[in-house]
Amino acid sequence: MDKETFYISTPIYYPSDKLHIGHTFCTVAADVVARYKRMCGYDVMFLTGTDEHGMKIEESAKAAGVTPKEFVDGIIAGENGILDLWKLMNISYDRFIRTTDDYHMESIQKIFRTLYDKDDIYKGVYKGLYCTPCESFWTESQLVDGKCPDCGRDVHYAEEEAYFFRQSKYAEKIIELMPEYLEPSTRINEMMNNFLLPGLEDICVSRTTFTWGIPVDFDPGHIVYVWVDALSNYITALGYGNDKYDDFDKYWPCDVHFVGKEIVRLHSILWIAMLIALEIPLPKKVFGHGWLLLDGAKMSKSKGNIRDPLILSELCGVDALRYFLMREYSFSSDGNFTNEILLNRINADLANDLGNLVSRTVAMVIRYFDGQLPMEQESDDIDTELIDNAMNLFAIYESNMEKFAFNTALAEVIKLASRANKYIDETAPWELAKDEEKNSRLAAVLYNLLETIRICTVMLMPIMPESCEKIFAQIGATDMLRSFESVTTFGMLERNTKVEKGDILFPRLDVSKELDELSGK
RNA sequence: CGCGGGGUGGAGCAGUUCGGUAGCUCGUUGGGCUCAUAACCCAAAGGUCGUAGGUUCAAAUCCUGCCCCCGCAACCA
Repeated sequence: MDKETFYISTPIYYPSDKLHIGHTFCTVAADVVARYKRMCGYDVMFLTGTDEHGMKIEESAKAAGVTPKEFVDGIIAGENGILDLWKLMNISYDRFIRTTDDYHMESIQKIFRTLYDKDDIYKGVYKGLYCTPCESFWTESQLVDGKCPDCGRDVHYAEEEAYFFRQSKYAEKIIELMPEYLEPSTRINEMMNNFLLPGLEDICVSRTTFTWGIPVDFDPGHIVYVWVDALSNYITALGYGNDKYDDFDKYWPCDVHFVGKEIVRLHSILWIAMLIALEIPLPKKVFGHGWLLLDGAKMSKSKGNIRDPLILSELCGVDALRYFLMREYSFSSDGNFTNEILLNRINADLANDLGNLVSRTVAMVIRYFDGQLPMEQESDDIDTELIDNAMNLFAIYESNMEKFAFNTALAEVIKLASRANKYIDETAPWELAKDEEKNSRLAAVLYNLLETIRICTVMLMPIMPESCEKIFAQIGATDMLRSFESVTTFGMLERNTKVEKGDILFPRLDVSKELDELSGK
């Protein structure tokens, strides 16, 4: 029998510049879910990619003196580009789509034509305030002192022929269905009150002021609106409307689209309306996550207040950075990013709690038993609480992971590591070691610690794949003992397991020193 | 009166649905231990829960007014 499928997507990112820690946040979260679901036994499709068309790219390319395609190629496949970044961050995507890929462009033209043939797209007139030098339409609220926000010159009323998508036709259906697919619920209120309930308007889905995009094949000069182009990636990447892939039936409908809160509107209204019009089932979930804020403000390239994941990973390591992003922030709401919070979190959870626990436990097994525990082990009532906590952890972890409450799931895992540290004080192995007759008791204590470490580590695998391998190697856990099935029973690790001393997993970071060094970057 | 979110010890948050002695993590201070990455364990200090009223035996929690912060209506995760 075929495995159940799970399809997850990130937004496709706009390659006008290098990506920052905010993009990394969303992509790592999707990767964590993908890895988690694979461990749960699902056949996972994890899609990410890039949204490469539009005026901004065209302008950036011009400024750089290259063609738009050359420009995006550099940002995506060039050195330290997007592909390199995801490789560095250990992103296990199954497919990477670029909206400049031939098969995607072919599909978009078909989709556009299908909607036109069904009269869901119609030709109309776009009216607005136009800035001639900038070739841009602006709304009244966008103007700065009544002038073009880009160049500061006068704007004038203008109209031009354009295609519109009959979004309004599907408003009722969307109002009815939105509570089923949109999370978190606060976003539903926002969408309802701002767009749906006041009356959804049709949306202009073609442009004529630039050429870097997908042409409307039956009307030269018109370019498909980038969001129609971009949103469709979620189905074209599975082969909808093209022959490049053929697993649309297998993976669609999507289990969850992870999107930033600023593009919830496009995903929860326009995209849904498009799918209804195309008679395609809707995604099961659209999850609008929060932002990483810098000094309380949104990171943006123009403000220059971005953080480079490359520099941060050099500082603390990729796994620690992944852990930090998932542990520190509630996925659904905004969170403040500072270097200090990063360093303190890694020190507290990974160096002091988890890393040190592994280090001291392995050291004791080596010191007291030459690295291999004896079979004779004597349990004690005092072990019960630790063992119960360890066996109950997975249920708590699982329920939080299913809700994308990564921070809570991880807090619980570290809590168990912390409980294990306390257990060491309660049992005082160094005292037991002084008395030969207490050897079997000592062995049981150390075994309980190793087994607790193993259980924690299995649950950390989606978040820190490489570090977890190192921990397994140190405590002598075989592949069989790295599954979720193996963590609900205590005592799976071989009683006479052999440990191996390893390098320090998460070196403690000197906060003030690192802050000084980072301040220059 | 555009819409949404938020204002809780030094920092970051939970608690507000269905009122009942204010909780967690980090930081700080004191103590303990020595297996360990100056780590670990224990304890303490520190908050009139934005503000002004109201309801109630009782309000962070319910009601009303006000103040402040952030975001959204643009191709920014």
